[in-house]
Amino acid sequence: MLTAVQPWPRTEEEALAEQDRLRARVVTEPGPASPATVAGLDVAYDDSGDRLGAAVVVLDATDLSVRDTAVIKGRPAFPYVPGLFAFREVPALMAALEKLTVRPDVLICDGHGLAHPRRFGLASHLGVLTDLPSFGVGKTRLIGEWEPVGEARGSRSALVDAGETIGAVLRTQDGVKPVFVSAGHRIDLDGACALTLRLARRFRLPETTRAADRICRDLLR
DNA sequence: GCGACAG
DNA sequence: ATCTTGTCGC
Repeated sequence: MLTAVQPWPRTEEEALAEQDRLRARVVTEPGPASPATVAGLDVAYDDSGDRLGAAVVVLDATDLSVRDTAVIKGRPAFPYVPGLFAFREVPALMAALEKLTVRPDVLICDGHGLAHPRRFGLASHLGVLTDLPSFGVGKTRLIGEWEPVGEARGSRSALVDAGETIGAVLRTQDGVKPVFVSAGHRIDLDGACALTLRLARRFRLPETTRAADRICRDLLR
């Protein structure tokens, strides 16, 4: 159903070259006006860090009911290196995506997209490999600076690096620590922020992320 | 040389 | 990511 993953980089040098190659395939466009389905993706690790569980959950964008779920167990495909994080989790996430029977209209990833040293974080990577609209919602920053964000839900501040807006620091709940939203592939920042707010009615993180987090965490126990 | 550093 | 309950600060 979705693109397969080829030979995987084994060194940082190879991973950097792969990012350079794939970055050229990122498409900049507004994104789906009103997606019918939204997917959340997440990975959890066991105590040793040798095993992981990946989950993808597809929700109905209107009522948030679960339309499909796919999980897989595996091993990290790369050490954790800031800026090369995608190489660790993408193979497992792609394998889970391939098990889906419902094609999601947009992928919402745990991590960053454009808000990355080379403008190609996990969300961009998964978007390009699947050619689905994708964006990232991170809990902490990787790069970039921003001005203080208003305390009210919906307030946002531009995340800037080297004079370029690479994402948004978005408040999803009054007085609660904001999240970091950035475009991945085939969706723009405004669309990503709007969708994030719609999916985070009650909690800091979008329901997609919360659902995926719960499922892959249970998978390891 | 010293911090910073998605998950 | 994960180890971890109560406790510190406003």
